[in-house]
Amino acid sequence: SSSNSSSKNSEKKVKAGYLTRDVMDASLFEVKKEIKALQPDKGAMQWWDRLDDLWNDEIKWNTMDHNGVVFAAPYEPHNVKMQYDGMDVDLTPNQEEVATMFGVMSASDWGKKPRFRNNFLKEFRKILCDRREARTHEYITDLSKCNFDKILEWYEQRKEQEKEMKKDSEYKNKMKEMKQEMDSKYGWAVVDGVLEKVGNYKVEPPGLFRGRGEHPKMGLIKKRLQPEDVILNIGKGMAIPPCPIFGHKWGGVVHDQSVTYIAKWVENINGQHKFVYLHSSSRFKGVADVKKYEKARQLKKHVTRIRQDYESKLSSPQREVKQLATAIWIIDHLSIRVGNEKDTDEEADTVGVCSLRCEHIQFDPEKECQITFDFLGKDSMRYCQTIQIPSIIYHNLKEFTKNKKADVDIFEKIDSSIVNNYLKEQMDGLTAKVFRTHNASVCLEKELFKNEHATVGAITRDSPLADKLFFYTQCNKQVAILCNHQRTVPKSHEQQLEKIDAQIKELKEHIDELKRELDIAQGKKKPSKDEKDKRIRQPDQLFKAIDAKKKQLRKKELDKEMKSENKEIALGTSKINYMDPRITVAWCKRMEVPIEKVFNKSLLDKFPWSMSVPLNFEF
DNA sequence: AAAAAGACTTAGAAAAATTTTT
DNA sequence: AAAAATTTTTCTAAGTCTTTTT
Repeated sequence: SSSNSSSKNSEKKVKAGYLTRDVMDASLFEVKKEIKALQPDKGAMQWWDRLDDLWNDEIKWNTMDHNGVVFAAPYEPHNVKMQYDGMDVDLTPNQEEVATMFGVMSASDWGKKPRFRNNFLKEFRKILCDRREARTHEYITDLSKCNFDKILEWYEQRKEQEKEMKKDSEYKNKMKEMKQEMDSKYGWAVVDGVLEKVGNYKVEPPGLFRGRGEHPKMGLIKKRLQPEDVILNIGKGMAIPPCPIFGHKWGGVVHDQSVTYIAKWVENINGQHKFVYLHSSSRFKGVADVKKYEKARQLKKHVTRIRQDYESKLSSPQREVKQLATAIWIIDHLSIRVGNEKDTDEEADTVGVCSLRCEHIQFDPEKECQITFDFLGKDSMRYCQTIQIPSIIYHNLKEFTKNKKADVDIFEKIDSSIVNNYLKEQMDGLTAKVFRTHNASVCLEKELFKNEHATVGAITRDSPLADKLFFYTQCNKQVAILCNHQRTVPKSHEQQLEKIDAQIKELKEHIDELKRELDIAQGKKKPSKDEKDKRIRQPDQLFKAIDAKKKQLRKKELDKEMKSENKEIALGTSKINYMDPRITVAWCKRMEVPIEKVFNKSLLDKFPWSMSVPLNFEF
């Protein structure tokens, strides 16, 4: 209705044709008078009932409306002083903001890491010495002479205050209302007439970069984003949302129907793009998910043939081919990620299959079929496993590492693009990551089909719910182990176990008491003196009570086993990203387990398309 | 053909919300 | 009603892989 999209005004023309990717100046657009909650068109069909139309989605959407994104609140100076060498430092607001970023972390593990401290000090000095600031503090050169205790104290105090205030229900409700209002304004987009949730409409606030593992850039300042940094992606002809900060304007507007994000910006630490996407319950995410799992199912059909092909290449005279086949064997059998190249000056030194170095594997000189992998993978999570491997793999790896130093690549002839080009030849759309999805789903299905576990025995429709859930968790656990999904042991883990032990003891004692009461009720035992006055219940009542307590005891014992075995295992990641939900839904139907017992609300929201699967579904 | 840019999935930690215990 | 425990959601870093540029 309003603006034009003539490319005369475009700052950057990226792709020709019907897809408009030109970044246009925001001032060319009509602006919404005010931000109101968006309304959907009526009567749209559920997307999973028209998957055929959505399968080829070169154009991801036809119309799209949303209200933009929200920025971090401006910094409010607190005027609490830090000390340098014992003396108060009179910081300008900008300097104080940076000092506070570190101050609130100074007592945490981050504040102790030398690399974090070094990087931060450089950043801090930049603003301390900045001539545009009202005051400069060039003399601050040693972070160990900086004392942020007062700032930390102020921060903790403020947190405590906030907690206290939240005890007041009036305050609490007001906060809740405000959040709901924001959610209703910014938390939704209308895509092709359907109201969809936005994933996160708040852009990342400024702060100190917290990279995982030994990240070279930890402690650098992630700068405050301004509307000028953000490009909106919105439907053609739509009035754009007003810029939320007075005196500023959006960085640009695109109508890119080939992508699914509603906004993006470039982050200053690594120059990477950040996107604002729709929620996992949205059609965009759902269609992609269905396709992902269908691709993995397709691999299941082709995997025997693909294995034959690469196995024949394991003994190729060409080193590149041999390396390719060996790498794919690892991807296929161990579910390790492909391993793109990384620049270790800019990022933590982590690896996947193609980037494995000699130092990451150890051969067992005794056994020609055993090898130990020990390396840091994604998120610097350690993968440390001793694995039985076929002799040919053992010998190939021996050959590839021969005469190489520890820090040299094992597979020097290949990289992830060579691996994926080969996989594409084997099956349409096949890439290395499909193996992880495939293996995880196959693993879950295989485990569930067993319907048996040492602790709970055979699982049938008639098993107690607690046993069924225990069994499902055990299956889930096998997948998590396969994918190496780990977590740090919760701080209070030992305490928690002790507590469960105490509860178990109490239940056992209670059961013993009930049993004695039963014996008395049945006349098998005489009540003791102090039991004389006690009212003895009827045997059938007692049978029921004992049964109920025994159920509770069983549940506690299963809880304990799960908690203890899974203390280092993250079960959620495989559930959210790897295991085809239809496998779970079908099993639940077969075992008559309500799906809500296995999928929480967000998983139910994410996987609505899987709910109508027949109970005999096979992956 | 290689490098860079871009878009999207995957990941564990932390925060927030909810439930259970005291 | 407070506190503690537990679960869920949010957050954003860190991967994979595709597309575009050089």
